[in-house]
Amino acid sequence: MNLVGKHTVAIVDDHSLFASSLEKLINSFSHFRVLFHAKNGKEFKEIIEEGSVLPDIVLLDINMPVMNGFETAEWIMDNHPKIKILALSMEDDEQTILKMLRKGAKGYLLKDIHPEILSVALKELIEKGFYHSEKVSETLLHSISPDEEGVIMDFKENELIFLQLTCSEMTYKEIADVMDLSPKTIDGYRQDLFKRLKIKNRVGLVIFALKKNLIKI
Amino acid sequence: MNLVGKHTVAIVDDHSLFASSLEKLINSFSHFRVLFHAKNGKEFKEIIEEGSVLPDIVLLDINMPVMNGFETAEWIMDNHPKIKILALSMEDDEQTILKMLRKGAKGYLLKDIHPEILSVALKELIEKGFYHSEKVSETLLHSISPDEEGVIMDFKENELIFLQLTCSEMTYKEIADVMDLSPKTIDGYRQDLFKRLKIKNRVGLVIFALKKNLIKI
DNA sequence: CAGTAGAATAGGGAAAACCCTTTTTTAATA
DNA sequence: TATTAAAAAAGGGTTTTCCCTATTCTACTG
Repeated sequence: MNLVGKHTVAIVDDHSLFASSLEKLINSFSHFRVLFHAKNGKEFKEIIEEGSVLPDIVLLDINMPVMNGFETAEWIMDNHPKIKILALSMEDDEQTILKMLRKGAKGYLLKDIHPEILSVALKELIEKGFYHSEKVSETLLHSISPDEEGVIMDFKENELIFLQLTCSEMTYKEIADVMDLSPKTIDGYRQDLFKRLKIKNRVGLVIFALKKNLIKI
Repeated sequence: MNLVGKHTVAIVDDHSLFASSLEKLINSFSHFRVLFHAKNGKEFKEIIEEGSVLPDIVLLDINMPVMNGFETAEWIMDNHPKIKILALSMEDDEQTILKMLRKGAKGYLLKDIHPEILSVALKELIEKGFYHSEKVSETLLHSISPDEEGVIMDFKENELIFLQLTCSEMTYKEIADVMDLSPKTIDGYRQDLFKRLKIKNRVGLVIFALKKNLIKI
């Protein structure tokens, strides 16, 4: 809450056109005012550390270069837990939403929502301390089942290298060569990943790696 | 140019938060005013056909449901060629940019640009009739070399379906089943694409399809 | 109606991917 | 040093992918 009796918001998003536009929109809401925006987590951190005022709310994009939404959320929770994080992203997959909520986000909005929703979300964030859209609530329900993400998402170094190389036109034999391992070992990695990720073939691996942003094309 | 002496802009983008925000931003520019926005090409078309005034400029997103940026640009050029199209997209791959320019776009902006650039682009669009950023100019240069995109990028309906299905965990036999074709025909598609795209295996197809945005994951 | 081009299909074989199971190696530690 | 768990490697068989070539099928055209 700043001098003029408005709640303050910081925007962290590398799409500066979007960020600037969003700023205008938020400033048009009667009870909110944008303090500043940053292109990524690192820049945000630096601004905060310069000692200026803290925002009440941070609108946090997830996909950013340098320091992404997850890392940023973590830093915020560790250093300024009073700040309320509202994750803002294009991704609507459950893993991403859950991960963000686990990192401490108090709400999760898709970028294609109606502006009115944003207004509601900001208000609720201040009043109730959180905002959960239908999609998020639904995701939370799903997530009650003891899931295996933790297990799944935790890859060993070699597995990550293998995954990346798998997303190329190399044969497994060639991959074994560059990784300096026996083809049979590679076959073992392959088999193990297939089981853990419940997939059927190499294309499944490629799709998985892309979805989880383990590789970029 | 409307009554107040401002150039009019329409926004066509399915991300309504972005669109609304952008509207605020543009309205804050002294010489421009947003007339309306539409969630996709179809909605835009309908609004125009209702007979209201035409915008001077259309900010056109590319990835939209229902009627995408390419189709919309085509319709605009066919029906209201005076409208200046400024393509606005996340994608910065050459194929997409070129395709959009071929469809008649007078400029191409990435969504992560600085707001000031948008202002410049809008002005130039009015004054010079076009706006070409460095990236676009560069792309145009590249495109001068008599390359094979035309040949390559022009897929038959069945090939596109095949490509999409190839990016799944289905076997070719299963693909043949759902496409109601002989496995040998599918094998023919495969072989032909491998040759034309100079790739070695199925992963190559997947990567290609993703790069060219033929599928979304 | 014969000719022709393109799409669909087929034969058949080699290479790669896939799968289940077992053994060896390695490295940490009780 | 014996124990143990994880990583690496192997054996061996099935399925799918990959590749080259040749034959129908289909629809259009001279």
